[in-house]
Amino acid sequence: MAKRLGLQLFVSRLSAYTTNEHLKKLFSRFGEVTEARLIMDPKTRRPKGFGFVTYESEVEAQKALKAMNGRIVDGRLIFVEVAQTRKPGGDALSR
DNA sequence: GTTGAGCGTT
Repeated sequence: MAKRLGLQLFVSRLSAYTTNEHLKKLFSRFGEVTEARLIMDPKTRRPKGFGFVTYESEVEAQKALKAMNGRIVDGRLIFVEVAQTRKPGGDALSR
């Protein structure tokens, strides 16, 4: 019954030089990151400054959330929350 | 080389 839910994390206020693999590295230390996605704007050639991290375990995801939320990454303070749109995943904590 | 609020492209 131990099904991997795969909770998605919403990371924002990232520095302009933080990459997807850097983000995955940072969050990989708290748990297994299935997917690390940084949103970029193809029009301005500039990252939107936020991204999403998918964990195999929702428990590790929440640990990483509290561990990385309000933390300094790449010299910038970032915010971490549970993802809301695109795909369901925050229901484990909501319900 | 920027920043700020913010929930994304197959």
